[in-house]
Amino acid sequence: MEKKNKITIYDIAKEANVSPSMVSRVYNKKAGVSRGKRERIESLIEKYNYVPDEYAKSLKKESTKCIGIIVSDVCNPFFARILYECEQIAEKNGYSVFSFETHDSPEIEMRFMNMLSAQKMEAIILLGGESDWITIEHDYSACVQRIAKNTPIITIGRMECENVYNVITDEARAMRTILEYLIGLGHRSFFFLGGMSRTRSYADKVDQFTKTLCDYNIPKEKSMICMCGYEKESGYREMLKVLQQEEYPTVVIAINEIVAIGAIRAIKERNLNIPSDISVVCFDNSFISESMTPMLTAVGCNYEKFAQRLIYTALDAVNEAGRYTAGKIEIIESVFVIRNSVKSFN
Amino acid sequence: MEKKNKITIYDIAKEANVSPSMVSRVYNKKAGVSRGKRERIESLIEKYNYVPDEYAKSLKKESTKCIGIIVSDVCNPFFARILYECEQIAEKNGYSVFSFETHDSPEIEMRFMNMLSAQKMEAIILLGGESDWITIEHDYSACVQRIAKNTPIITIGRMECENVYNVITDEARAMRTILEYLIGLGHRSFFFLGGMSRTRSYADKVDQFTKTLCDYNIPKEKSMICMCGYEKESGYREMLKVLQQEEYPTVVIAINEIVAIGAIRAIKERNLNIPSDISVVCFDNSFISESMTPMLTAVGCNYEKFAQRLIYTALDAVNEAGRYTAGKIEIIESVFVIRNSVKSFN
DNA sequence: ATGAAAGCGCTAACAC
DNA sequence: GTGTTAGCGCTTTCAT
Repeated sequence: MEKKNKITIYDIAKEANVSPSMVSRVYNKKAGVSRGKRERIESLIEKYNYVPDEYAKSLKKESTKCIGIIVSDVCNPFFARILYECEQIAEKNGYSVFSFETHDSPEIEMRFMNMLSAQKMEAIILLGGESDWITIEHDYSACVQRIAKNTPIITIGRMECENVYNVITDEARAMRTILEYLIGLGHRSFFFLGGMSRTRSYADKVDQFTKTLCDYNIPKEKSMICMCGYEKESGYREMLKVLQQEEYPTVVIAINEIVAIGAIRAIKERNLNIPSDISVVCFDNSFISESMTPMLTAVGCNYEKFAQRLIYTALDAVNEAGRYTAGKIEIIESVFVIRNSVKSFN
Repeated sequence: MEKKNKITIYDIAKEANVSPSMVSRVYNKKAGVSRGKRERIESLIEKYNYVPDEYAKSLKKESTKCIGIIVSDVCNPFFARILYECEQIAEKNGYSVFSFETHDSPEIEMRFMNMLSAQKMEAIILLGGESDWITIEHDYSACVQRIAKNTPIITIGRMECENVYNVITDEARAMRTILEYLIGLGHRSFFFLGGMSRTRSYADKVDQFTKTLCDYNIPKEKSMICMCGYEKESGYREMLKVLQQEEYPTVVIAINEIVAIGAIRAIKERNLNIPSDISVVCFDNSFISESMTPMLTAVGCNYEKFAQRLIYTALDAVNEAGRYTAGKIEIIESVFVIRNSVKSFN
């Protein structure tokens, strides 16, 4: 490929012996061009593969019909699935989705936010990342605030800020649902595995974990919490440790499917059976939960609905024409799917 | 949010009583601005959240340092992982990755390709989609050809075209490796499950499947091929059908992990044991393979290496300065991981 | 039917 | 130090 000498509208015009506006008219299929010239210009466009520069065009245009989604990790089925659904819905509404991955780096996240704003994305959706932290650093919060002045931001965390919308899952409710189910089956000791103290989604779960135990008068001493992140390696390691103890909880509640995978591996390695020896439940409920042996009882969000709220909130923020309704903070209820990984003591 | 009246460099200049170039200098931290004005302008920039329009900027700039990746489905761990690795490597080389999902629609794929080209992406990487088909439709091929005139395209399929580079996995070799391993363990009947006849990756596998059987003088009659796509539902359904027969192969070779999940479900539902009753191996080898029970013996690509070749090929095509070496077609060898899902008859 | 010209927002070369 | 100007590629009046 030789030097980048992209063909412009002028090149075409010159060779066709017409003015640039003629070429523009032909390219954009506008009326009012004589047959002869139209054909001449068309063949030149063909010949040189002329494609108008989007940047030059956008300098004039107001709306880009594009939404940017910044996601921390696409390898996590939870995020992959949400992204997938968002794209479907955006597509249906005539919008294109640009997506970007940050690998959990707030710096990269901020860089992308700036870039997307400057690229005139009509809205930015933040999936994971620092916006879901409990205490958000000043730099980050300032960045969001600044960008939100021009571009609405939708997060699945909880940030209070002008033009920032929160669409969140009800983690507390989900945790309570799980626990009440387990308690109903006779469980009295629980192992909550995984998570990171800095995230909102973890904090909500832990709070509800202790609260529910308290509400049901279940002694806390027999239960355990191990905040070990979201990786299968740490899930495996920590589960192994617990299983080495003389006595351990009757059920492990994994913060996501990845951690559950690690825990299950540890359990099987110790030749323990699920659920007869120990039960397993987890959050997120993507295709992973029903692929494991045994299939995992899990709570997860309704992905279609979640994505729908995300996109509609974005579109609503863009054209406040009101075709969609959006509140500043919206809570999506979760779904609870009972499968075969929990033992009943009744 | 009121009407979009994005702040421009002129607005700032006017209010600060200076010329636009002054504002530009301040924003871009260039030297040669008096202390007083610099501060005045800075505070105005702050006040109005002025961010220069990327489009206007790019009208001048030559290189965007951006690569576009078009992927058919991020929910497939295979693609998710490649995307993930590509982003890491691009990042390290100072490039940003824009990614787009097509949900297997060639139309959307073409639309994105056009868009990315007009957006001055320096290269476009095609992950899955029509570029991996055996017979490519005219429209699509014309589109690729046209765009490749301006922007190098890297695909994981096989397309012969000026400025289109192929980085592919050696499916035939992978299939042969699997079969030779199985044959060595005494297997003589095989069930190749999943795939789509239109894709190159499927055709290569099937060809080698029959060829290897032939080379080892294994009667074809006892083996089976079922081309049922890439979904777990179809894997489940077809596996179930086969298990209802009086006699069936001793091992199933699933085209990917998703199909394997379906097949395994069917096997377990029939109360058959893996690997004592029937063995399972699969292609792709992401975290799924080692999460199943038993852990799956699998062939897959070396993701890091694959992504690296993809990105380096792209960068090489961009700046033929030669920092990276790229051939027109590059084959990445696969890795074979033996786990616990295959029975030995020896 | 066609062309000239202005302007989108920004940067950089050039004057002062 | 600071302002003026031209130009990036395109579209869109507005004349002709």
